Amino acid sequence: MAYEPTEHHPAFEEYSEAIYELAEDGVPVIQARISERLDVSRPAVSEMVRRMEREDLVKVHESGEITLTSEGKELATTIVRRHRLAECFLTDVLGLNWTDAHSEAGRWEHVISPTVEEAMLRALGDPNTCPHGNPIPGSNYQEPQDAVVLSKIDAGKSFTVVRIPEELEWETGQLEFLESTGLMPGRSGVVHSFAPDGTATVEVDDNPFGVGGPTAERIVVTPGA
Amino acid sequence: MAYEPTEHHPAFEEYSEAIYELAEDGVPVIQARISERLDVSRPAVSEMVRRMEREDLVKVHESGEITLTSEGKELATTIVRRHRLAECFLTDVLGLNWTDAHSEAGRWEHVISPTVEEAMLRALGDPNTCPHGNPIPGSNYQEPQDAVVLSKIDAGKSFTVVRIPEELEWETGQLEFLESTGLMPGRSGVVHSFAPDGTATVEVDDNPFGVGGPTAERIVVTPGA
DNA sequence: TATGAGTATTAGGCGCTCTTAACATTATGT
DNA sequence: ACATAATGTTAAGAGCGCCTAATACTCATA
Repeated sequence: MAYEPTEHHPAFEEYSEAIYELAEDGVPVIQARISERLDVSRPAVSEMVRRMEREDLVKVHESGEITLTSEGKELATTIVRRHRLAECFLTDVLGLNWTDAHSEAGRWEHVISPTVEEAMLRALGDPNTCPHGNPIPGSNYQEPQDAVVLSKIDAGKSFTVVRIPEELEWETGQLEFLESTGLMPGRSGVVHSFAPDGTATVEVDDNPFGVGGPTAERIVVTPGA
Repeated sequence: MAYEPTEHHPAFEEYSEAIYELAEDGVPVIQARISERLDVSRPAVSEMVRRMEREDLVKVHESGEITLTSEGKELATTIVRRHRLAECFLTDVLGLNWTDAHSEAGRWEHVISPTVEEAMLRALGDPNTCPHGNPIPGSNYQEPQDAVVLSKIDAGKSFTVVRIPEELEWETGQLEFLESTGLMPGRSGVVHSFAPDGTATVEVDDNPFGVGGPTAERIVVTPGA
């Protein structure tokens, strides 16, 4: 019933995770961004950040930039690792789709114990990334040297999807869309063209479709099929 | 992040489960028993029962007896089903031991969605009982006609364990002990003797050991090997 | 220079779940 | 019949995590 090991309030876990993933996605880590990502008011974030600072989980810099302390980083990587591991498990072992796996994992990440984590790792054969291609902290995964964002691929050239950043996963409907088009890690496609507003037209599995500018600037790919 | 389907406060889930299991174990369902089972103060229970009555999850009778309404029963069976299913899953698929599975499941029961529940059921081939032998609500399991409690077995006679009631699972150390002795569902043993205070001496796997009176009065068995 | 956009904070408050202390009631047993 | 035990309730309060409204500060730019 009680959550014994390293008892941390679930809210601390959620905030640490958000901070970690914002940094991972290259978004400036300030209160306003956390407020958006977690969909809570800014005063709520202000208060939680103060509490987390008191508990030595984060450090707030002059600029307002927020960074995780070593303790905070440990908590964050634990939660992120459990989240991505759960996503693997839910898709590979239980056969859930991408989208469901993501939202399920958002709850699982808070209840997985070290014992279960290990068992899942064994069952999955030490995966490096989640189904969306994001690295599982602790695995020594290296992103390909030539990884770029989709919007950097020249028209007419082919590409292979590396990962869908966490930032996109939170936009409603985004995962469904990407899964339906097949724009998933490991899959290849061709960029047809770019519209003036940055919208890309790409083709995957002989099926052409448009990808909005902001989305194309976030999806990480490697050049070539 | 948010828990969409049939949003119920986790506390309501916990209390409904406790009420269901107390009834299952034949313990009178009154506030004092809930207070003990959940390890919260009696005023806390008093308040929660009032709230649950307001939400039409329970009915409080003249006598103080508490029963679940149809809505409450639905919630309770859902949680109990998920708990026991998770126990199966954790032992069978992830290889956890009895004891760990029980405490893990106490958290998992609150985060399992209908989708995952179905997937687990498929993966496990529709189990009837949890690893401790307690029926999974929804499976049409029938306890053997001749089931009795261990203390009713005559000295010298053999028995086969049917189930370890939920009540015993909550006593610290109990599951570890039973698992270590092999007194588990499906396993057989022989009753050697009964002490005046009710303590039974039984033998399982050529290994004799004592079982306290209250425990022997709760473990359900069938006569014969 | 003034305006507006973006950001953080303070103040006050709410709902949930829990606590302890004190009290009232009911049952039990000698 | 009376003492004791068991049970439930009231009252007051605490911590957490959230809210809105209002305020204050920093920039960039018209």
